[in-house]
Amino acid sequence: MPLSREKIAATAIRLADAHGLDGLSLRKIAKELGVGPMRLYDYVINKSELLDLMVDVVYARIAEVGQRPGWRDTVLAIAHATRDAALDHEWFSDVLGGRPHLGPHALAVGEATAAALSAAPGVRDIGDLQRAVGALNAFVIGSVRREVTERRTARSTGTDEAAFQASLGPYLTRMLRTGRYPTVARLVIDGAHLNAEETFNHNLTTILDGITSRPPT
Amino acid sequence: MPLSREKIAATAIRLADAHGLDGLSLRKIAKELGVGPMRLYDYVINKSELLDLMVDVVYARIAEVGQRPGWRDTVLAIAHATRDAALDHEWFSDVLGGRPHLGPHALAVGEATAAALSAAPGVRDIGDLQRAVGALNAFVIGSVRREVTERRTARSTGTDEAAFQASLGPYLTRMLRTGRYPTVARLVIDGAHLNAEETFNHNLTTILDGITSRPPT
DNA sequence: GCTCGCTACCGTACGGTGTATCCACCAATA
DNA sequence: TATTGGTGGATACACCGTACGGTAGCGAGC
Repeated sequence: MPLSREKIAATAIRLADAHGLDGLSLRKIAKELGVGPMRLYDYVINKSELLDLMVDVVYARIAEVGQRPGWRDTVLAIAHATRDAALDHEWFSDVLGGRPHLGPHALAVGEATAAALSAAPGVRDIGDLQRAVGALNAFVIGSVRREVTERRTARSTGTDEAAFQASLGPYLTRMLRTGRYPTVARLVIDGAHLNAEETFNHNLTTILDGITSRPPT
Repeated sequence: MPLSREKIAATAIRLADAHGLDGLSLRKIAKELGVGPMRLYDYVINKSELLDLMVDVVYARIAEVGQRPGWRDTVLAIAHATRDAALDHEWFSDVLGGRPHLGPHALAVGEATAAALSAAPGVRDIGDLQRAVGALNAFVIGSVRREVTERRTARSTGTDEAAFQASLGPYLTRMLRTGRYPTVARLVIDGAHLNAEETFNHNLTTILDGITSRPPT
């Protein structure tokens, strides 16, 4: 079974899922494939291109959600698929928005969202569309990044109260007890029991409403 | 003049501004300071902590905008200050949302935005506040990241049409000419002459409107 | 049938990274 | 003066991405 770009990308994704993007190296990928490190360069220009490959594989999964009847359902489906993909492949959130996504499947996803948004009320010309796409993408990128980061710190510190107090506690509780950050303290103490997906969906709805309900200029 | 955390962070920021986060290494920082690499470890636990230090220095600048009369002006000022900071220190956008920002100045910025938003109409309980902060931060993070990325690719390919066609052109124009991405093609060809700050401000307004105009549940 | 060139593969090597460890010096104290 | 403690530096290790040179197999031309 010969090597191929697809095979390399697949095992790279597996390794990145397991050990993060920092723990990913061409040498480990090659070893996993039972091959010398330099062998990979016959299929890939450099590590950056390999990353682009991995990213586009994930976009392929996102693109699978396809078209829905209404523009709003389409946008919601794509946004949720992006979130799901990032939760499955946390490294994906590390590169979200950090490099141009120009792979064929990434373009397909972009096309689907742009086409859907162009059918939304309140989007009248290209300028409107450009802004709407920008706002939506920005929100999705930021949300997903934030959620993945929270999940990582929760995992590294331990979810339960005790471990949290033990690791971040000494510093954070001391900080919050200074009284200089009362609102943040309230958020940290009283909050945190919100369902992440619901929050995502709620804010997504808010933004879509904001886009569609803009008054005619 | 002895070494100090502040001094180290300052030259690290200078180097990162000039050569990006990838081009930043402890050895280069040390050399810039006329010191052996290991000296830095007397002031900093590891590179990660140094990064946190750098990030909080930037947050200090953002926090300087301080309080404004109205909640909306405050939020707008902080968002724009964040954007300005990220445009001055592009590496800042690379870590935005990618790690918990717990430095004192970062907490101050978080406190200021949360306090402002808690005074916004439509924000009634902690859940509302949590969602509002999340939506706003997500948008700012995503927007800034996107803008910095665009600026980088524009710089690396060259802004003018010719250089663009020469570098990304061969691939991208071929892709767009397949006809599979008509909406994206329209965006790429007809768009792109929007003012970035105006777009940021416009979308920011849209989101704040969306937050404040939510119907009572 | 023999040789030649080409391709697919591989190992080694270089310059760089973050960081642990040990070592030399030098100032202050007993 | 002898000792000690701390400060700054050099060296070393494991790992990284990747440039380069070499080798084995194989099909094509004489």
